[in-house]
Amino acid sequence: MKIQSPKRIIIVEDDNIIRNAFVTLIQQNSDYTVANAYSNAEAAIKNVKDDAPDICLMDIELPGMNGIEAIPKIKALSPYTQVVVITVYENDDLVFKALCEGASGYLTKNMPPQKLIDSLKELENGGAPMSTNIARMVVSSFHKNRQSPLTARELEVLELLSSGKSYSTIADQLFVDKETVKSHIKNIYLKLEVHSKAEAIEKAKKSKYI
Amino acid sequence: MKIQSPKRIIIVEDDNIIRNAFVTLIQQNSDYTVANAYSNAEAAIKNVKDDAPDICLMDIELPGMNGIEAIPKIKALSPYTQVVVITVYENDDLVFKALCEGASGYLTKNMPPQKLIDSLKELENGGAPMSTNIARMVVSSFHKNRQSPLTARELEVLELLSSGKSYSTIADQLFVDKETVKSHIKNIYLKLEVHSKAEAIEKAKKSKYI
DNA sequence: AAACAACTCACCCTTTTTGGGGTAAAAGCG
DNA sequence: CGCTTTTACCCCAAAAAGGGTGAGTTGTTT
Repeated sequence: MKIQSPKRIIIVEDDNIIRNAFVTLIQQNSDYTVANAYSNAEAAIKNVKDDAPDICLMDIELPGMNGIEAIPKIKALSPYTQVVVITVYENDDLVFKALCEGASGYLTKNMPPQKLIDSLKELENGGAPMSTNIARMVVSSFHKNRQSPLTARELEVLELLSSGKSYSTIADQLFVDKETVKSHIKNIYLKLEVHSKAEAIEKAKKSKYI
Repeated sequence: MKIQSPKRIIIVEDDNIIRNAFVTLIQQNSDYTVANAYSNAEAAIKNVKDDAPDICLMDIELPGMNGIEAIPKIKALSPYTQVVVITVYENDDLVFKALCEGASGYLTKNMPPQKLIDSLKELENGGAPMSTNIARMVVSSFHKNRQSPLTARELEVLELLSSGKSYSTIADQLFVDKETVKSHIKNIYLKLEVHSKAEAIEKAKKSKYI
């Protein structure tokens, strides 16, 4: 029994062939309807209130405003719209930027057509469709580097330091003397070859020690 | 053409019925072989070097050591082993802890059997198998809260402050005077109703402003 | 035009924090 | 038994943090 009206989708993609292929593919499925399709982000943003899309398929490389910048603008005008990035890029930076800006999924264009339909279904079910490599990149971003030169205690101190806490606050939290924290931090600086809090945090984050 | 030997899998799951079901399911597929199956983490860790598993399916709730703690121990002894958590819990905290400890995937036990096999295949292809809701939780963790009371500039300052930088460093980076940075920070403290760097960072992170 | 928010800078003040130097006693572990 | 780790203390000077007050400059909105 189907009582819901089809989900409204907009497509932002500058390549005519690909855009039309997406439209055709989606229109074949009665659960979805293409509310509109655009070749640039500006036009999509201008009409997003009228289009009232449930889902927005967004390319990144576009003439004018790029797809990443477009995401927050779309979401500001239509908060319930779920934006899924569809691109050829599997670049770390772009992926994390897109997600930070509010993307609900990230697909690469080399996927089989059925994967797109599956992804729409996944969105509906509260999921976050991602291509294989993207999922791994996202999960890997949580992983810590376990070959750190720092001891467990030093990592603990550095973690607290990186959250903006002062030596005394850290000392209280670890139930040790402030001077002990100082000692740990001196050793951390020695091992990381840095001379300040900011440098230590930067290096530790870059190396994924914390 | 199949020239590779089957991938070796170990299972850590205290429920006999579920464990045996997993074993049976996996053994039906010639691409995979169950190297061993354990009802607790300690036994799995003791044998992991001999088992030399490509993949470890890990439950969380176990007698003795829990599955989360077991992940880094498994990975320390057998770094190339990919650990996938399989549990009934869809709790934020557990998911992120598991990923931070080195899990390559996170599945829930209510998945259809075929999904497990698909997930093994996904691992092989460099993916990170996740259940629908887990994927969404992971992606959502990147999203920023766009209803922040802070201005764009204030967010910029707070971001740099949270990376451990001093007022003067922030000033240099933003090409403004140190006094300007101080002003921004004063306003940030006012708006967030805090009185220190640590409090501001904590509150901003909790509310996902940064 | 007036009001407002945002960004900018300045100068005052005090207290806290930081980083660097050295030293060394316990505790834990192979 | 040595080794690392964790703990703690001393001194010192520079830097940073925070709080107060005021004020000029943009924009935008009313």
